[in-house]
Amino acid sequence: MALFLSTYVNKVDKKGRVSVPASFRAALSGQSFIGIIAFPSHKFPALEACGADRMERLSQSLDDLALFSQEQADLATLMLAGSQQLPFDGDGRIVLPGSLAKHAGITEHAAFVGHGQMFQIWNPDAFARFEEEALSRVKRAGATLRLRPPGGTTS
Amino acid sequence: MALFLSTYVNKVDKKGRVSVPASFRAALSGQSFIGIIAFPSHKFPALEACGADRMERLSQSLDDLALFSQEQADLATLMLAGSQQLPFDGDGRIVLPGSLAKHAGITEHAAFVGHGQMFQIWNPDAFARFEEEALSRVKRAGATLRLRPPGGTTS
DNA sequence: TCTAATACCATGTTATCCCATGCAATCCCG
DNA sequence: CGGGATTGCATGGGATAACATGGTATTAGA
Repeated sequence: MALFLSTYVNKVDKKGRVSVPASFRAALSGQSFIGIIAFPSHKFPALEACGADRMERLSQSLDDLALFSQEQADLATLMLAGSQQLPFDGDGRIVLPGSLAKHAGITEHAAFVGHGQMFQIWNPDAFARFEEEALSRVKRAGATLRLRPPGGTTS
Repeated sequence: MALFLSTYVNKVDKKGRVSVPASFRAALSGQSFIGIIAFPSHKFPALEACGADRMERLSQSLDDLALFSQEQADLATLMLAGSQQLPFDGDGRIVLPGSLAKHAGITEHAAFVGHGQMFQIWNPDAFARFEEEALSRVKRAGATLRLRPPGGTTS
């Protein structure tokens, strides 16, 4: 089980600490850096986050992206520059830096939103609104997903 | 037998636990994650469920969609963020989280409905009604199914 | 020495594990 | 072919451990 699934809402204490959901920590086990890497999403008022290994792959693919579009390469660069390493404390908590919390509008509670290979951190209310919008968009567009053949390796 | 077939109605105890039908558990044997993954259907008042391997393929398929596209974000949010990993206890039971039970209107009993590669979890009464409607629709339309040639991979 | 960040410890609640029970279908033996 | 024994499966409850969360101590840096 190496996927980030489901959504968890945890409390942010007055020191800025939040527990990372246990199942997310399990998905991150066995990595060199004990913690997560987070950066502001450029599309949503939220944070994108993942483990160190995923971030390494992302930086490696910078060169490939440059071949296709300058825009995407710029975005990827911004991710790396804006990202922060957030180590776990002994109890699996991280401290949300003020700049990141501000970008996501996080104050009392933080919603950890699984996205498979990565996850997001939202203000719970903002995420609830986005979720509703996504649902109505998918219903209206009738979006479907073509399942890739089994056995293939991840991109 | 690697297919989910037939329909089983099991009781939900006051802790929210339900036995997953033995034949469904058999179809899930040999997976890395011992349990099921369930998320709300956006077409029915029911839950969609499958094993971890299927969900991994789903996540990889989402990766194939253009990164940062609206469609990818919406589908990922609904399927991955809305899903929950429900591990089996020693007796092959899962606990239905309140949010999922509410979406499907499940209280006392849960109907496990085989759908081949996946299965659904319904409120038994709601499913009985849906089944009747489906039957009359099929009869009226004279729906037929074209078998795919043997030997191909699963959709 | 003062402030701030980190590590450590304590607590309540929730979920997970483990054992016990009853039913029913199956198998085996007569 | 019939009856009894056995096993598998669904269900219930109580004990245990994990987790989220709050607070205190300790260390580093200014």
